[in-house]
Amino acid sequence: MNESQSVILIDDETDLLKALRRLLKAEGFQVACHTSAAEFLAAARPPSPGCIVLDESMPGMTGLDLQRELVAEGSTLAIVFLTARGDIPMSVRAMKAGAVDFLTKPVKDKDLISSIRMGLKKSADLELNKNEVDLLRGRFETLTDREREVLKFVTQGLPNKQIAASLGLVEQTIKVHRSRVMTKMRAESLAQLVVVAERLGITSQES
Amino acid sequence: MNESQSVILIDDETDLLKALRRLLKAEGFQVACHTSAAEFLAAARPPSPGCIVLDESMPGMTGLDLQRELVAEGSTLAIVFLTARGDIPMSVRAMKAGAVDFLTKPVKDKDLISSIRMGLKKSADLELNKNEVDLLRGRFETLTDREREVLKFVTQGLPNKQIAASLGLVEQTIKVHRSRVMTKMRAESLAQLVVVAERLGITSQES
DNA sequence: AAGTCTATTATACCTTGGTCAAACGGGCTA
DNA sequence: TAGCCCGTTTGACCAAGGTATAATAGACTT
Repeated sequence: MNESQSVILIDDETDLLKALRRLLKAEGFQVACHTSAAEFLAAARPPSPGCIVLDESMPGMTGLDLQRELVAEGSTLAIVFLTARGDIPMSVRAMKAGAVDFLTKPVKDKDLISSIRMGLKKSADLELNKNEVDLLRGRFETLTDREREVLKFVTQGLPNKQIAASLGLVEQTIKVHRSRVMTKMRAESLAQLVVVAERLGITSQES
Repeated sequence: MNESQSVILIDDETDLLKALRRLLKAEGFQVACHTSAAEFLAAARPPSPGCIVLDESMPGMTGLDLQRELVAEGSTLAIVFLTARGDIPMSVRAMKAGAVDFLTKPVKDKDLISSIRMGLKKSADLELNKNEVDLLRGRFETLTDREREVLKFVTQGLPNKQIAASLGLVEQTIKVHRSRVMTKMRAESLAQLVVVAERLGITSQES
């Protein structure tokens, strides 16, 4: 299970990187190091359940910039900030953007490790959830327009007869669409279909 | 709609309280002032969609203490910290505990007001959600043990026949319970019942 | 002891959901 | 153009859900 113990260190101070790497490896983590945000982005994406330990003040892209970038692309990596020249507004911004923690140098080994474990837990949870949703979305995309329409009505609890009336069709037609929806979404019951629809945020909007 | 614009100022510096009160009243907020956390707790609970502007460093109970207290009792009040002697760990703790913002004195009027508006929005959302869940929980509590059991199975998508078998009963019995559940929970369809069960976190645990 | 609440079962009937088989039409390919 | 796939539609038939009424029985209250 070492795959789920992946830590990415990003800091422009190479001495610190070395020291932290040794510490974290000794703790049993998989460790990757980068000396800038750009270098990290250029590298192949790390195994996704993982935690980034990030310095805020770096030449080029700052830690907050990188965080914004990762959030924007829906990354499931957790971020622990570790910085020397931080201030309150900076930490608040980081936390608002979803950072797991915002630590200041020098940091106690215990604190850093504790935060990293928290981050790994969070990342694993996010990853798990994302995978599930992706799977469901994939199935949803195999539905035809009609089927999506019927899915929407069905998960709102409308009976077939009413759905048919709304769409100007006969009840039997709805039944067939409904059946296909169940098959394609791999739902074994209406109850399951409803929770799936909830997770996909299917309400009424969009085309 | 001024009820939903309620701000509670808690700070031991009375001069600041006065100044902020004037500012916020001019902005159209309902303002209440307290000079300590204890005084606030002793007072009647303010209208619940509201935002607390809280100083961290006060004699007696600190801001973080009060925040912990409010979180523990499930308050829907939002909290904006406003403090002079703050540091990063303090701000991080506050944000982790769900503060809307952590501002430092002196603060720009614009920033404070912006945070307060954010807090009011958040509080209103929490309040709305809490009211809904409370309503549903109230209905759930009118169910008998058997009915809750049946509710659990039904919202998992099991057909009556199987539920009956699981409980060593006849299908008709389940139908009766099921019908009562629908009535008591005021659900008009299985779909609605399922989402209600989701919001109540009904899965399988507890007695 | 009478009354209330809950749980259980039964009968009967109606409504709704689910599956099977099949027809129709548009668009694409050989 | 003929054949084919896909999406859509429909009818016939069977299974499951929902309602109404009623009866029995235990637990608890007054």
